[in-house]
Amino acid sequence: MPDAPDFDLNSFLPYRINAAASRISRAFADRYREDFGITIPEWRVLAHLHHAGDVSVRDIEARVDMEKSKVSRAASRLEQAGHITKAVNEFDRRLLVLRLTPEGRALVAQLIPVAMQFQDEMLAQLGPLAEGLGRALDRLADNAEAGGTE
Amino acid sequence: MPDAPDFDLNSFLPYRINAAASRISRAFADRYREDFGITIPEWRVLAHLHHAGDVSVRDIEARVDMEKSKVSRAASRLEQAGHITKAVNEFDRRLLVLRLTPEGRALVAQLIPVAMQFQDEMLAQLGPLAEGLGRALDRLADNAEAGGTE
DNA sequence: TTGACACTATTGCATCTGCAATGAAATAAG
DNA sequence: CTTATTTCATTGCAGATGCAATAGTGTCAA
Repeated sequence: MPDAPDFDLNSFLPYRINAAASRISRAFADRYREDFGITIPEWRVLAHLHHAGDVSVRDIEARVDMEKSKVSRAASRLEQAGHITKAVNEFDRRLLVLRLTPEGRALVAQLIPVAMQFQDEMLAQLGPLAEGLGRALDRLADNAEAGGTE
Repeated sequence: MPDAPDFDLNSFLPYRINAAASRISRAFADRYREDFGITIPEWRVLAHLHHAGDVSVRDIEARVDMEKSKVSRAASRLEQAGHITKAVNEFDRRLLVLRLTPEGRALVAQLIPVAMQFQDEMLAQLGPLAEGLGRALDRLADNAEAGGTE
């Protein structure tokens, strides 16, 4: 029986991307949890509402790489905490309208500088390598839209 | 009250890395689940055993970016399936010796070409951008060793 | 108008996850 | 030798996750 070739996980690209991503997520989640008591799914919903205005669960699912059940649960927690409101869309009553409350807007105003700071730290670590990373991520995302979820 | 600056998740580096990583993981996990019935944690344990020989749970935890409980549970499933054996280390009976069975070795011999194929597809999508991605991931990993988990 | 079909959001359920607590063994200190 | 302290692996538990099923709504055609 022929032996399998040698194989080192640490030079395997899918593994390396995942290891990097999960470390980064953990660090980012820690910061938001300790300082603001919110999770990453909640942060994504807040950030998208801030950026895109009132939207439905379906919109967020499509734009922010989250399962609709994850969006739904994050939205419920945010509503419970008073950061957003949920209302039925007048023109299509299947749809929900998620909207930031004044408290939610104030929270986002605090969250964004922290996020930018976090990103700046990453960029500092990366130095000139950041551009190459960005272009590679663009390419990977391009491909996702095309045949990925088909 | 001053308005928060605009902010687009889709140009936020931590988000972009995570979105890419989770899409890749999902695709990779699907392939292994459908064709071999194993999960990513199990694959990582198998790959590390193939690469490093007999090791303990603790070794895998340290080298393969997994919580020890995750390693422990993956190892139990692999033992149950007959892919590895668990034995007590003669020289330090707190330690376990995880070892591939012949069936496990045969499985790894099938898994590795699939992994390489998967990686090749990624590299083909990336083209010349792959090198920059690799160097950026190296840098991010470097930093992790230093102060990350401290 | 009615009925078949498609779409949206929520929820039930089984599974996975990380953390903390536990038990077992080795090491160090007295 | 005995008693703390540390290390290793497993397990209990609470919370998160993805998928499938459900309920409510809209659309389209007969």
